[in-house]
Amino acid sequence: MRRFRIFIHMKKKADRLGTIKMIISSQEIRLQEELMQKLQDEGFSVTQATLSRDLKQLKVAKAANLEGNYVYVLPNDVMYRRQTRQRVSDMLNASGFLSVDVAANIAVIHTRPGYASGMAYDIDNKKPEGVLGTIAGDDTIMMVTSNRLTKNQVMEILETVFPNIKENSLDNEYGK
Amino acid sequence: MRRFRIFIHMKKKADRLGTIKMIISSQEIRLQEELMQKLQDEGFSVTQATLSRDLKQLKVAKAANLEGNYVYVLPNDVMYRRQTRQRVSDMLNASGFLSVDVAANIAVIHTRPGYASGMAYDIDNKKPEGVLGTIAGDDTIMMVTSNRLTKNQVMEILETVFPNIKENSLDNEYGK
DNA sequence: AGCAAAAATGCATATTATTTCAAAAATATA
DNA sequence: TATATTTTTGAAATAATATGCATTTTTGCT
Repeated sequence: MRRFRIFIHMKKKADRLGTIKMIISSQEIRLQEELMQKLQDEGFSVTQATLSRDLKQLKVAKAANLEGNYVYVLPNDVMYRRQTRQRVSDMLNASGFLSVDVAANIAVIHTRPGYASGMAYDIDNKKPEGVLGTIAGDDTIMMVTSNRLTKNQVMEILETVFPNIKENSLDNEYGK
Repeated sequence: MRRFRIFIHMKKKADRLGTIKMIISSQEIRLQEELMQKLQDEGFSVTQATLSRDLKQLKVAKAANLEGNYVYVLPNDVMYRRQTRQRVSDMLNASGFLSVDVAANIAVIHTRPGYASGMAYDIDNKKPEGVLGTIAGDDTIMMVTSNRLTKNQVMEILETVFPNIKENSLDNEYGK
């Protein structure tokens, strides 16, 4: 299942999640009840239980601000020490790469569920030549390149980020 | 003359805090009760209430790890990037825009974390001439246009949606 | 559309975290 | 050293967050 979302106007869960992101990135939210109120103002009516689940899904963290109060922060604000400390060889195993497909200057990379954002993060960090940017869902990464590339050229790029990606790949042909 | 003190059972608070740091940076601690156990093993005997205070003093955050479980992380792992407090309605105008790059008929717009979906929503709502659609991740928007455009042309379009985007942009060159 | 399967949600409640309050310990001061 | 002041702490109460379960809503098919 693709988890990307095109933002046409709908008051559904994805909109609520997006609004939550906006709210907690612009305001200091300390309690789920507080967030519930803010969402109410934006037209979303849900209970605290749902927000607990939403925040978990968004992997929102709770961190101390400068005043020492705990507020919710988006996961991009958080770097995981254990992750960065991992050895390269561990990272390779952590690679959830499944396949890649290319159309024009967009590569669609399928990963095991949950791996996409982490891998996209790695790609963005490495900033390989010719990669303009990535968007990650849960199990899919879309990577835009400055030129049209072949699948093999894309694999070359991925290889610079994930050195043994081909070996680790479950499917030798890495694509369909 | 000072009284003798007994160090066998009681270590100082600073030692305990240091030990807490070591523990949570080397292990995935999910509960204060769990931390209490680990500290017990290290010779520190305190209640969970005290740990709540210790963690607050250390500004330890609780963030989701790769498996989606919440664990305690040291504050060094957290970057604070909270901006001035704004209302959500204001945010629509205030831009999290960082940069834009163009390849063929796709513009890749980088935003501050969490801003992408909101901004993409604004773009879709405005429906600027020549914009076929957008897809947003957390900090990146991909915008498909009907024709190949230059970076400046894309900025013109964005300007219609976010009137002061250039002023708000951190980098005058908005791109690489 | 109509049905089956999956996902999302609310309610009630369990679990986890914070705070209050009184006491004990540490520190400062004369 | 004796006393005052501040800090730390545990126990219990309170607050905040997470979860089990039943129900509703959405999704995927035909």
